[in-house]
Amino acid sequence: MQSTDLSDNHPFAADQFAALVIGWQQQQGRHDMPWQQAITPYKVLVSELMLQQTQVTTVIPYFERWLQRFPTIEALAEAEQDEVMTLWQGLGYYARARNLHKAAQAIAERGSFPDDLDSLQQIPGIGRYTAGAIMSFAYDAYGPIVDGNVRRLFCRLFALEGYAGQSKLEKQLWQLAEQLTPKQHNRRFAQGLLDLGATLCTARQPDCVRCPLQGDCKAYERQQVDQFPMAKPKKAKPSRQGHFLWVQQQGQLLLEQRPDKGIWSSLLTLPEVAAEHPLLQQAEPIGSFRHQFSHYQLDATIWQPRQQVQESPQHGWYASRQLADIALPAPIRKWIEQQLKHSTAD
DNA sequence: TAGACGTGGCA
DNA sequence: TTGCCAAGTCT
Repeated sequence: MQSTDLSDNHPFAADQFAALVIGWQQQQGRHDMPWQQAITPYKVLVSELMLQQTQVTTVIPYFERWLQRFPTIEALAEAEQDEVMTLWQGLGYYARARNLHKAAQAIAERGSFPDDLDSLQQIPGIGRYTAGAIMSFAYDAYGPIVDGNVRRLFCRLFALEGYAGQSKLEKQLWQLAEQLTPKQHNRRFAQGLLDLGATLCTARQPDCVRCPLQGDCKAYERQQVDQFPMAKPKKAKPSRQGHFLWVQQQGQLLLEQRPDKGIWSSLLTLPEVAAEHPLLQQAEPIGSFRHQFSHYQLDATIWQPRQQVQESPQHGWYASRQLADIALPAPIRKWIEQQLKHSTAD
C-alpha cells in the first residue's frame, strides 16, 4: 500500500487510515478481554469506568467479580452503596464507583440505555472519551475517542507539539479523532487505536518495526519517536502527615466512614485525627507507614490512645472476620491485617 | 486551567 | 528506592 498522506495541512486519507487500523486490529489486535465477549452496553460501561487510568490486567478480576454480583444494570441500580464500594475496594479512584452506581440508577430510571454522544455525557462518570468508547464498543457506531493511547499515537504520527492537558493540543487531537473515525466498523477501529497504543506505540520502547503506520509516522521519519508526546513539566510531590487511631474493644476495631469527597471517599478507615488533636498527647505510637499517591506522599502514624475516643455517627465497630467484606483503602487494609496477624500470633 | 483523585507494575 | 505510567472525569 502506498504511503498515505496524513499531514495536517492536507485532506486526510481518513478512509485509508481507518482501513489500516481496522485490518491490523483484525489480525494483530486483542480479542480475548472479558468485556469483548457477548458485548452489551452495560458491560462496556462497567469496563470503561474501571479502565479509566487503570491497566487491563488490574481490571480483569474486578470486572469478572462485578458482573457476577451485578449481572445487569438493574441489579447494580438496586444495590446498596456499601456493597458497591466493597466490590471496588483496591481499584482506586473511588468516585468512579459512586458514579457507576449513580449511572446505573439514572439509566434504570430513564428506562433505556443512552445511545448518542450527548445523552451519554449527561451520565455521571461519562466524559468525552467514555461517551465515544461506548458508542464504538457498545453500538459499533461513530464515536471518536482520545485517551492516553490515542494521544501518544497521534502525537507521534503527526509530530504534535504540546503535552497532555494543554488545550491547543487536546483540541487538535479531538479534531483528528473526529476526522479519522470512520462511519463503519467503529468497534474494530476504536479497539485498533487502543491496541496499537497499548501493544506497539507504547510509552517506553515502542515496537515501530511491527507498526502498520510506520510509513506515515512523522516522529519515526525524524527518528524522534521518544520525543513525542512531550513530557509534561512536573512539580515536586508534597508530603503530608496522617494520624490514625488504633482502638480495640472486646475484640472489635473502631473504624470511621470517610465523607463522599476527598481522598478515600466513601470508604472506611482507621479514625483519622488532626496532628494537634488532644488525644494524641496521651497516645502511644504503635506503627507507621508511607504511601505514595499520584499527587502527594502520605506519612502515616498509628496511635493507640489512652483516653476514651469520642464516637460519632460515622464510627462503627468491626470484628476481624468482617474486615473482608468492607471497603478499606489498600494501605490501611494492609496495615490492619499485618497488625492483627502479629497480635493474634502472641 | 490546573489540581484532586488510587493503586500496582515496571525499569 | 524512586519515578513514571495506565481505556479520564470533575471542579
